[in-house]
Amino acid sequence: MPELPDVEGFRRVAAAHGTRQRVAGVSVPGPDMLRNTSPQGLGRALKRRRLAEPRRHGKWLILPSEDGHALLLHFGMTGTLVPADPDDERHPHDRLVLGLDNGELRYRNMRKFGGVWLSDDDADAIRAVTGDLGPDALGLDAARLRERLGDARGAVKAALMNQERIAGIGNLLADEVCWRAGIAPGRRVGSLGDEEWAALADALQETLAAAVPAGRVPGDEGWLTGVRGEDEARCPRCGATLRRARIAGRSTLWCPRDQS
DNA sequence: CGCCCGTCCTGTCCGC
DNA sequence: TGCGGACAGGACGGGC
Repeated sequence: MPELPDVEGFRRVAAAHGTRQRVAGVSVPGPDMLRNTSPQGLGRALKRRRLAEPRRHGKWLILPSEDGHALLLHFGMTGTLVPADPDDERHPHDRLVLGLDNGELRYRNMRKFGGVWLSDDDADAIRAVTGDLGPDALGLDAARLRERLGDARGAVKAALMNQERIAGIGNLLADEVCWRAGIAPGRRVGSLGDEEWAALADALQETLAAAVPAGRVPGDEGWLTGVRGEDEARCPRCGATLRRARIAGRSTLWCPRDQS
């Protein structure tokens, strides 16, 4: 689930329920999700502190505290951040629960990919956890997109998903963007012409603009995502039978008629 | 450098 | 009904 739009949704949840709230308690039903600290260490760092404005970089959610710590959350494939009332029954996959003055924020993650890191809230310390990330994909203009991806040797899809090039694009979005741009996901980056670069940049921003308010990649009508689960999926635009293959190591769906 | 693979985990679905 | 295997929206490290 969690690609840029999803994590942006989690950021909004954290902003609405957490900003300026004091951390009253930290409960860690899934301590193995804490990658560089312990439940005790987390409690010491956060308890009685107020949370500051949350930020997002690519698929990372940054929850700073006002005293200069930051909780870094990565959601892997199955993570979410849910607001809850302390009386709400815990979900079996709740791994970290921040008890705030006005409710709880619960980090939930079925498969235990991703995790929770504690960091100082400064760029170097955060980068030490996240690794080098490219500029966030949201709002990236055409020139900058080409600058970031242009020297890649592999497939367009692989470049879009490489978090060091641009941050935030995962498997579903990569397919969606290629589909909207009319570019086959396996095309070599070096073979793209000027018009294709423009189409790719437009498709990227259009797709994000629609997905970000939804807080997810919508599986609606008119979206490639909407037919992804179907056996003999057809192109929502032209009706051709879609092709499936593994590209860049991931399951990939595209339209052989609309994309070349 | 890019690509493929296995690995980290858990749950679901499909075929036998 | 039970079971094995494949697969799932992420990312890393190793090997080629």
